[in-house]
Amino acid sequence: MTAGRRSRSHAPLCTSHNGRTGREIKQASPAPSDFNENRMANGTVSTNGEGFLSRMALNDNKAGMEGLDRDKINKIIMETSKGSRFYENELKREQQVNQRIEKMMLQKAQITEQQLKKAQAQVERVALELERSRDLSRVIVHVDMDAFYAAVEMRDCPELKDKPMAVGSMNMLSTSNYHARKYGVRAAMPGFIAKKLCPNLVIVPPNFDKYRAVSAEIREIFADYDPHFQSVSLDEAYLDFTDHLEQRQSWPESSRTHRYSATSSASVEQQTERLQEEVLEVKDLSPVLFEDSPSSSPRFLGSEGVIAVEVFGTSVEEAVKEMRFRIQQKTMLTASAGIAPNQMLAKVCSDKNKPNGQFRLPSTREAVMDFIQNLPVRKVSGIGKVSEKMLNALEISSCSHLGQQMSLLSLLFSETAWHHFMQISLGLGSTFIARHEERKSISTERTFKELSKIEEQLSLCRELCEDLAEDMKKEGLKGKTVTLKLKNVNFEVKTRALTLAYAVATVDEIFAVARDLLKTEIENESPQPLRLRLMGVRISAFVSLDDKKPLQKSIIGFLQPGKSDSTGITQEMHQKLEKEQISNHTIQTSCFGGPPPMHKCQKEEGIPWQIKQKGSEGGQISDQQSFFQRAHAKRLQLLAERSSTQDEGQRENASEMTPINIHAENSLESSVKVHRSTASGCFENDIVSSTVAHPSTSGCSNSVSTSLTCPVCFRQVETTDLNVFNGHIDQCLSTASGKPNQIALSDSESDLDLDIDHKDCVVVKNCNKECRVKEEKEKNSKDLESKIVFPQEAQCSSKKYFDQMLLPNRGDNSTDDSDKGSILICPVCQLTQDTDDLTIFNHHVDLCLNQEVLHKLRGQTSSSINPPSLLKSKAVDRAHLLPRQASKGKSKRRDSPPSPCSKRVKGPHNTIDKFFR
DNA sequence: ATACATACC
DNA sequence: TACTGGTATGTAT
Repeated sequence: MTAGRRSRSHAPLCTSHNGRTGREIKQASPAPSDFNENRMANGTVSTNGEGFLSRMALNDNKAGMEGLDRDKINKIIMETSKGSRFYENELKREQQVNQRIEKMMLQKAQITEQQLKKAQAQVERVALELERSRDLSRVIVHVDMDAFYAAVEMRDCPELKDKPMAVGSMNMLSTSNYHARKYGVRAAMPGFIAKKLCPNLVIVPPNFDKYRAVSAEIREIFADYDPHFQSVSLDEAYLDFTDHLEQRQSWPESSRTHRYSATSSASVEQQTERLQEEVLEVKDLSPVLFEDSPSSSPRFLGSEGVIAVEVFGTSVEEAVKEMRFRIQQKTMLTASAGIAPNQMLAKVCSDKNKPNGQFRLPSTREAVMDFIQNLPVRKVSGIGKVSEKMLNALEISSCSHLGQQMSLLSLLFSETAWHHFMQISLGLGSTFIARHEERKSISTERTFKELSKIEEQLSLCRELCEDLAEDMKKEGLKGKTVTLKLKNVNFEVKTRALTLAYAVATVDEIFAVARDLLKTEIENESPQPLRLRLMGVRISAFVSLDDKKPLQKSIIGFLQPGKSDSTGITQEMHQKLEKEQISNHTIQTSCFGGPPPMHKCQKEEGIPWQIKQKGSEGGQISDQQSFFQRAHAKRLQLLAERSSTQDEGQRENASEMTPINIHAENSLESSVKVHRSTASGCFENDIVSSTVAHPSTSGCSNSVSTSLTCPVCFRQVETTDLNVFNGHIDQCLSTASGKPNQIALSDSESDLDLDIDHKDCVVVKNCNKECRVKEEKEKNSKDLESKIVFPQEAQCSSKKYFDQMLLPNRGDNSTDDSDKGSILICPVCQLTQDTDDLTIFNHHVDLCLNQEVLHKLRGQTSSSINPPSLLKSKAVDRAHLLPRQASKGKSKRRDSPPSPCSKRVKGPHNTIDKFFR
């Protein structure tokens, strides 16, 4: 089905080296022998060279495809496709995949026993750590409407009910109903092929507005169970039922009772009619809809059976049934659901009893492992055709194989990839349902009949730019990178991008760039014309609109004297920090006026994050870091508060603003409190400048003003006496660190989160999960205070947090971080790690961060598990952990100034004077 | 930063 | 006749 606007990200296996020129590969060399004769998980037998293309064959991964005559279907597909340009291109791509596999097999052949053994040890360590991170406490639900678009069309056109039908066109189908699936007709299949498979197939053109409307209806229901649900597409979402269930336990029956009646737009008469029908229908379906539920048959109030009512229990299953029931009542469409301890599993589970069913995987390790054992890897979201094929080549088709071959996989695949595999093999997945992040790109593309005339190409390009500019305007976006996408009549795709020094948004601006890119391509091909079948334009590298105005020096500016304006990168960070500060100031001055532009960058933040349990005596260096950590934590807490508020606002599409009142005393309880009321918006620089007295950046000594701004609470302290000022800050900090639980627990919407910024630092952000972690851990380890630890020499070869971030510190604080044998404290869970092996420690940190943080950093919207990439890359780097900065990442990391902590001079007090040096 | 590839719906 | 469109992100260069 066509994805909604924000589809989730699944990382891919990717390779890029392809030395192909045009289409010379006519005779595909036979695929290497020994890996291609397996029966593929999709049932095709790959016969060398000739025969089925795994990428063309029927994908019967989805529900409703059981018991089909695959061979026959594939034969028709192949016959219909054969000889087409599309087919030829697929053949070519297939060969590329085969070559990759061949390479992989060669690599495999060269692996020595010793290497394997070493890998084995590594894998075991990671496995152990992953195991320790297992969290079975959340109840995650994945809901998925059944054959959504098709179901909507069938609902609205009863004639279609008994017919095989699909939504789409002769060129492409979005989805098909279950009747059609029996013929092998499925989503992403061209209509004309579907017609060959099922001549009676009715193809209905899509009505996206209608689907969107229905989607809005079901989302309203989702929100009742998890206001923070994450939609994957119009018809699909992840929900965290944990909190709902907790509350549900004490709900009276009346709150769990739902009527058999639709409150939709239908007339009363229709509704009555529908109601009668539905009662029957639901009863009919009850084996599925209400399976094994004692209270499951509809309860009729009144013997006439006019008003039917359903009471649902308090268990997860009952709650999910209730949700599905309500969906059905409201939309006359059915949904399926999966219940499991994490997203990855929930997703698989929702497929299990599709359509109109649900499946719960119990939250025990045993159940999970059993469930995983025979699960085909292809069923896991993120493992697509190519990954599957590569794994199949290694004789891995089920998740148990995956586990058995981990050491081999760790040698053949990138770290990202094998970690991902490992998580799958252990049945691990995200337990934190991430909010949607801001979009990162926007694009429009069109397929058409061959277009070879330059003028036509240019005018089409212009048209696309017009469309794009309109979309940009709607969303209030501006971006610096323009990408032109071209697909020629042979289905070969090219992208050409250009990044400008400034952000663009208007038609003319975009077109100016796109046109140049297009012209270059035309020239490169001349005298041959470009024979295009598709053109697209995309904009990325968004810049928040208020970036245009020059901003004040931020706190970081004076904390990092001289650095703030030196590089573009620093500048950029600087601005981001500025923004944060602005918002804090705005908060402080009580004029937080509601959501700033949706795509405002606000997440990046730098903070040192090595945290150590505080010993009885105060550490010297650590105090500074502690200061920063806490100061940032404090500010980010506010930030988190703000952005969750924004998010809320966006989600509810509310015009109502949610200002945050911060009280001077910084009592956490009060500062975290969100008061709903209206306030005039003010994200304006002048307000900030009028309220804040910043020490000058360059001088880093006293500013001209008579007050200093507290870096923790951002209030002005009316003094120039640093002792007084320091006293204030200390107080702020003690308030901030003294009651971490309040930060964490104050409000589910304002929970904090640890995060890693692009400079290898952790910051605090919105993240419910983190708070849970924090909360739990802190129950166990009372009176812990944040402090920095300097682990011993960074000996781990895998580039991870510490060896990258500690080096500067070591330089600055050579005495103190010689803390040999110092205990390593996980900065996330704050628990002592009984290891001094940084690799192991890093793995632990990974794990801790993994669920709630990493996937967010990756910008993922659902699964925290990032699918693998292909062959092992030399430098794993932390790029895979920090994709948000990925593009800027490498150079940035190199160029960016060391984290604030490394810039600081050590001193005994966590006071401000040291920052003014 | 750019180009390509994989993945999802 | 005829094989999408939108978004994210991993990997190599």
